[in-house]
Amino acid sequence: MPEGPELHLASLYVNAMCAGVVFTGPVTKSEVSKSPDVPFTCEAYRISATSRGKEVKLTLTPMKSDDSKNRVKPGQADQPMEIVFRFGMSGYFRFATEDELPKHAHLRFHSKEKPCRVLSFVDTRRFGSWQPNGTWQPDRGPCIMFEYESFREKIVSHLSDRAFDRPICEALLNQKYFNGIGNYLRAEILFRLNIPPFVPARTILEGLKSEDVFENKKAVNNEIIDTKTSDGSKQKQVEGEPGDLLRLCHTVPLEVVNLGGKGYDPQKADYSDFRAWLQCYFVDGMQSIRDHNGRTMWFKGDPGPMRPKDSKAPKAKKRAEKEDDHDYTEKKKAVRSRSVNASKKKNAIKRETVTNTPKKEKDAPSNETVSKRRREVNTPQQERGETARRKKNSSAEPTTGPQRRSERVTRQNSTHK
DNA sequence: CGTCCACGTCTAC
DNA sequence: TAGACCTGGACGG
Repeated sequence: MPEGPELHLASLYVNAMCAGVVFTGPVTKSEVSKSPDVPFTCEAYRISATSRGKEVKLTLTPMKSDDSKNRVKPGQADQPMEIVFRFGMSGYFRFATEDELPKHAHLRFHSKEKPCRVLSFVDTRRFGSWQPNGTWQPDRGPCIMFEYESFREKIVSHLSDRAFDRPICEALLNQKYFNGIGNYLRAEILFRLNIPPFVPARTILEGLKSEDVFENKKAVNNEIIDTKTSDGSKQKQVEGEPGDLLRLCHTVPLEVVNLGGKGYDPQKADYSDFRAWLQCYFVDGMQSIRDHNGRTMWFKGDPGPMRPKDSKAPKAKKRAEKEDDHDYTEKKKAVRSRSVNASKKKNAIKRETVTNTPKKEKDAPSNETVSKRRREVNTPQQERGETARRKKNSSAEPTTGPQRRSERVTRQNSTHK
């Protein structure tokens, strides 16, 4: 669940599920967790949450007992405690009955209800963490979604920072400035503006102002960033929402939040809306290469001048559902068929269909944008795919040629459970 | 069965 | 700038 929108949706989930719920006793931790114990015990307390960028803070608030004046029993909390969570790659909150406690529920808050329900922090890979009596991590910048003005201001006033010497796609993952942006968001944001991912960040950012000129403006003319794509193709991002890069770092994540619980609620087990929302990340036909930190950058068109030498496209076979699918009730999942193996029928292309958006007259994205664009995959062949893949250890590794992977969905609907 | 990949930090050479 | 830290799903053999 891990980018800004998911963290925020997690906080909304906690507030919605725990409204009016009374929790009691100690906060318990799984045996395997290496995160700190949470020294909080209380006869009756409530839980609320807030988010900031890629962190969520839970507040445990003791309730005053009627027989107030009665001293709080020793060892019982009488003051609120705040716990700050980071989700790593797989964290999320879940509120369920005791007997449905999810696997990998590492921190648990027990309700006082008869059939006890438990709010738990679930984290399969355990890259997430929490800090009792914690505060927002000091080195993280303002939230891209809810501290927009200060987020802009901080970047505009620190453009000389060497962090901006990096390619824009890598700078976007720097949480000191872009608290909340993650791997899928950077791809979606740069794609909307047609900004080559490996262009120096400062080049893209210099000239931007602290105030958002686009605020309140409907479709300001583009003259936005002169996204001159080196390949000559102009394409000024028609259709796109107006705004500069910093504004999209704010609006694009909010779109995900507005998709509703789908982006998060593990119970939904239905990420089809989210998948349909993606225009670039993991989308068939887009290119992808590893950045200097080994993270997969999805994009279309020109990679830009700072593209890692020798970096190759990562593997990736076919993928289907994006994330977990916690079952629960029947849940029929919507079948969002995306391009079914179109390639298959096309002769040619065998092994890895090369889908590197070759010139192939980039059809004007013009209308038809979103919805439609996702299925059209005209097997651009050309450049046979070389199977060369390297492991992470980069190192020399020729095989240049754009190669790509294709991927098409396989499973879906799938019934059962 | 084994390899590769995943929404992210951390810290050690 | 590499690993380290983890589990598990999708694929390939």
